[in-house]
Amino acid sequence: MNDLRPIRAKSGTNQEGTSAHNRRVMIDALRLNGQLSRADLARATALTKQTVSNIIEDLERDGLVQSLTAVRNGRGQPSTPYRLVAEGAFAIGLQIDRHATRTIAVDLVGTVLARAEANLPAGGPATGVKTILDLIEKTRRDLASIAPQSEQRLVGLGAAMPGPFGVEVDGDDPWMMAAWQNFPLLETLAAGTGLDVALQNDSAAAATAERLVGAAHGVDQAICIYLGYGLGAGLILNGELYRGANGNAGEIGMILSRPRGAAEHERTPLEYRASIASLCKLLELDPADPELYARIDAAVAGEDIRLPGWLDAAVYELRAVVQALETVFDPQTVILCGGLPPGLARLIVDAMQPLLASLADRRDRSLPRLQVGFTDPWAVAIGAAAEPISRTFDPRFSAILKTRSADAS
Amino acid sequence: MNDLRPIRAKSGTNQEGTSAHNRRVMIDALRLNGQLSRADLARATALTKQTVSNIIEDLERDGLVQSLTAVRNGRGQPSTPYRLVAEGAFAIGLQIDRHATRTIAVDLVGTVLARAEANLPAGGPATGVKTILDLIEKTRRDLASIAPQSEQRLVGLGAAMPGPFGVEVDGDDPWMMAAWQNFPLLETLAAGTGLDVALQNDSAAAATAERLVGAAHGVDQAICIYLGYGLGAGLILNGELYRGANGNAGEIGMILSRPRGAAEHERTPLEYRASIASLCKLLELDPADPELYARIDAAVAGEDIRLPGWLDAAVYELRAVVQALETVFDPQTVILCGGLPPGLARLIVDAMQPLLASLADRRDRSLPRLQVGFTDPWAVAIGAAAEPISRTFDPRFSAILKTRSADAS
DNA sequence: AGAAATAAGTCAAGACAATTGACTTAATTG
DNA sequence: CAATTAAGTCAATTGTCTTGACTTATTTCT
Repeated sequence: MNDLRPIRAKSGTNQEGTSAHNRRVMIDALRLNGQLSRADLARATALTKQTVSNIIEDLERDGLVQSLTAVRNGRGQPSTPYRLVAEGAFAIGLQIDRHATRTIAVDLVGTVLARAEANLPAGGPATGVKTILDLIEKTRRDLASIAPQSEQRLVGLGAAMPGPFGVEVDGDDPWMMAAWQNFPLLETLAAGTGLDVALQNDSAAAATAERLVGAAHGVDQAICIYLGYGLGAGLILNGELYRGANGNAGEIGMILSRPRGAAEHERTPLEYRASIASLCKLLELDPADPELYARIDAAVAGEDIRLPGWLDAAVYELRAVVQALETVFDPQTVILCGGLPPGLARLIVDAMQPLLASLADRRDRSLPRLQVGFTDPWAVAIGAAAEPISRTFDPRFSAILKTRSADAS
Repeated sequence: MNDLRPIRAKSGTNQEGTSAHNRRVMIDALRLNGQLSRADLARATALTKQTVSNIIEDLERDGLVQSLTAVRNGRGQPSTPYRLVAEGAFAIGLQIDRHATRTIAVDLVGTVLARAEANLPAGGPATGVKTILDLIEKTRRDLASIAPQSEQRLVGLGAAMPGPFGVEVDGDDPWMMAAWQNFPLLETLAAGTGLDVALQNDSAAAATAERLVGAAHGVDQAICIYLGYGLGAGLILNGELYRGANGNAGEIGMILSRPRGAAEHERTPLEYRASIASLCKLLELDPADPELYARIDAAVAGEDIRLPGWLDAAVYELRAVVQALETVFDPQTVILCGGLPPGLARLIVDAMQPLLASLADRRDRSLPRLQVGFTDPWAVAIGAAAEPISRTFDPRFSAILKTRSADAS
């Protein structure tokens, strides 16, 4: 009847959705607990032993899990534990950064098996796409030489680049990557690789990595602050990465705040003070310099008297950011990760102590309020590669729902 | 095997979960679109016509939907539209505030059918529980006199009170309600009413109301800023209210910020400047005064020269809050709602214009960046009542999953 | 040493819910 | 008035989980 206005509704589900969810739940449980018997799984997932047996049998046939030797554990028949097979699935991750691009191959448990890096010419997508596709191709070949079955088991390509997405760029804002953001990257990559592709921003990718193999492993409510060239946050809410209405959730570097000493109505983005970009600007370093980390480390070691001033300003903002994010999200923990030298990360976290008082000061805490996560130039690329694994194997609402298609009958 | 460490896993699902979800999806679709035929529903939910027919038949038998007269719409057999039956379900809402308590009865479509209010004696739960249970009892009787079948169709009791929850309270902080927060309210209410009870904080309740029948109806990503005695935010993310790890998500009034003119390291909670409590303090009004709204209105009308100063300070904070929340969440819209006179709400929203620049300045917007929602002393109570309706009938991940229970065999 | 208890896991039948494809009904179009 | 289109039903089928009885393997008790 209503052909005029579109009908708004959520999608229904069916037995396939049920089965898909239960498979994902098993994989998730094995990932979290290392190894579990069928009986363990039945108890943990509230499914019956029989259902678990059937699903495990399927997963074993599909090469995603394998049995270990039976263990005696008190009375009753010994149980046979199962664990994930690392070689059960692979994914490729791509990071497009301002000056470089990186690719990574990971397996089902998140182990990095291959990596490659190239400079990205300044010409934007027109020249960059070839570089990128070549790099992906090389990584796939490297992966295949280690794991011959990898091509059949590739579940997708995850791409990560600085956000925000879908925002009109005024002029040549050095903080954005205008040309790439207006380029149909997903379609190009999908066509060029034949893989399922998804796109995240840097901080989301970093959070995805933390969730799969890092400090947020098994933590369903976590905020990952990503301090790199820019500043962002990856929001893990109810065990899933939150994207927002336009995929721009977590772009905290663009929060306007009043710098210390500034006039009342002067507000500038946070990342003008708290980011590696701001540090480079102050220390007159070239962000594209391959020796950047070494130079920053040298500054941290006391060779640059301008560093304490930057640190002080950045920490001033970050302390407020952590308190605000804790207050807004009520997470189990906040993780500081990013593309910066580990020494600097440690320095920042130490300088942030004591944290500002917040609701997170609870007696029943099991995780620290603030911890250091991955600080590695490859963290974003790893997260990019983790995304297809997560998309394919993690339990999530959207995986249960039917995909919309015309009703044939 | 692993009896020592607990096994962490998500819950599985089965056909019951499938069916429950599909029923919820139908109800949600009817709520959003007013009326739909079975064929419409099949298209919108990606289910088959037959499945939809079966479920609609069930829902009709359960008294949750009803058919309307068939309408001809072009070629083909006329379709029979269905809509929700308002009397299909009822819920009771309870608001416990600092000085008063309110109860509300709503039906399936969110219409308020009964309301009651009482002063809350200062003695805390010891004396207050009786007042509350009496008020609920009265509301149930009033409801039953309007809708005789209501008792059989009550789906639950929603309670709302100021947060935060589970935080140690130092001394008699006037911003908290220590005695109530340490009281086993849920258990007491469940025992005293025989209903399923859930607890939210004020701002979550306000957001629940906006979602069911207000400005966030059908909006899956929305932030509701609740400006009342305190300041909070209700976070609607992916169509569900986000609670955080301890139910304290959205307590933005407790974000520490530097007041204008304050020293660099002086940080105080936002709600010291942006809340009705702060207004009352400044204007020397008694928050418990039944004439409070009239007095505030008088001040708004120009009778108090101190108001512009408060407004200026509050707006200064709120503009930053809106920009920050937009940047963090990337929502479709921000809604300002709360327990304050509509005139003041309008004044605040007007004074907030122009909003600070943010990612939300997109050309493809369909909703305003900031809108005014419910401004009504009863808004929280309505939201409290909306919660059991939402819990029972809205599609959500948790509704699909099996509830954990010992495997019998 | 042998019986009882306990727990893991399998087997086969059954229940449940969505799907499929053919069919009926009732309107518009030409 | 025949052809077309769309809503909705019927009856059989399929896929997935559940149920309850059973088998197997180990520890504990007498």
